[in-house]
Amino acid sequence: MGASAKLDRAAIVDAAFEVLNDEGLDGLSLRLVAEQLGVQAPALYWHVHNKAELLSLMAATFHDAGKFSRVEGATWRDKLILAARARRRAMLERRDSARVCVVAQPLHSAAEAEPQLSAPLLEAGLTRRQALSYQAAVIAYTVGWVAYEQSQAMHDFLTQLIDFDESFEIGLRALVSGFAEAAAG
Amino acid sequence: MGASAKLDRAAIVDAAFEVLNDEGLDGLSLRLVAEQLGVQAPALYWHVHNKAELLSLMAATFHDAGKFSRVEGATWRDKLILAARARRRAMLERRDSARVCVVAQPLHSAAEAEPQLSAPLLEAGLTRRQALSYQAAVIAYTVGWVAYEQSQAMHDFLTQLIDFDESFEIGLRALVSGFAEAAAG
DNA sequence: ACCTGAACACCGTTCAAGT
DNA sequence: ACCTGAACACCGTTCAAGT
Repeated sequence: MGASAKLDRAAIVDAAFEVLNDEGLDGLSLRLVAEQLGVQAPALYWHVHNKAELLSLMAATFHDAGKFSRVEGATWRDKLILAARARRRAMLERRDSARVCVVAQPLHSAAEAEPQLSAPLLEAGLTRRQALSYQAAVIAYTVGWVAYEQSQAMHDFLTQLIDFDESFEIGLRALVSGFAEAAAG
Repeated sequence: MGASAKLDRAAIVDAAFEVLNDEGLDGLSLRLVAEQLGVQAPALYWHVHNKAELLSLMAATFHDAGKFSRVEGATWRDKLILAARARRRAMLERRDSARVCVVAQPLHSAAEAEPQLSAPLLEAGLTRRQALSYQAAVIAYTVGWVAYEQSQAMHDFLTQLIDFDESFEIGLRALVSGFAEAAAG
């Protein structure tokens, strides 16, 4: 079904997101991704190790969206909040993105990604432990929240009782404002 | 492989957790669950609609563990914190529990489960909206956190930099202490 | 009522073989 | 280097048939 442009990792990830939006995570198969690209399933294995790696690449998309934007004069609390909002926004653009994030195993050993991740918080005076803890908490909250937001049954029910945007903000602000300042252990 | 006791939903869920611990979510198949019970796979369909329902039943286990315990004189903040700790503790007892929670679709339309869920918070004077928002935030944080905690690569890396128990507590307390008191909108 | 056996459509993945 | 065709072991699920 694909006007073939060129088969590489980027094209495969794009096609995978297409299938994900159409079929959901349960229906995401390499065969459908291949069909989307006008190619046979085994062809994908030339570019990608296996389905697990494809899922990791997809998850990395949202991870990238949650990177700190370089905002002048922003406190570390501001940075955490902006990054969380960006991550949620990117995730809400695609179906089942939270499921993808939780199911996928991280690409880089996390050891590689970490320096770049925590640098902006260290600049602001936090210890390494604080930076990692706070960041882990914010990411966990965000991904967990979107998981509920994207769960059909949950959504149908909660949508008439709470405002998702507003409630996400309440939790996010509560979380970040509750973190201790640089001095604490 | 099963000394057959009696085949019912409870036995099937137990067997499924056994398989989950041995094989992880990827390896959790109805055929293996059936084998664990000394029975053929189609037999399960008499007791359970399909695999999705089985996953929902498994997720409900953790959901039950996160119910409010009736503690005298506990504030709503105390209640939220105790419930979150209990949920995390129950989840950490089994492999891939966070993945199960996120992949599974809720059993009850959530409309049924809700009254019992928010009652203890309403007693303490919160509005319904507040109760739902705060609870959703705490659950999202907890499930999201455990997801990272159970991710092998994340764990291996983070375990030498932060203390999971301590960091979970930091985020949890920050979150709950940041929620506004009963009056706010 | 409850379970088996056989089958169906569909997976992820491998691998020889083509170009 | 990059893709196809055919195959393997394994799925979830259905359904007639047994007891």
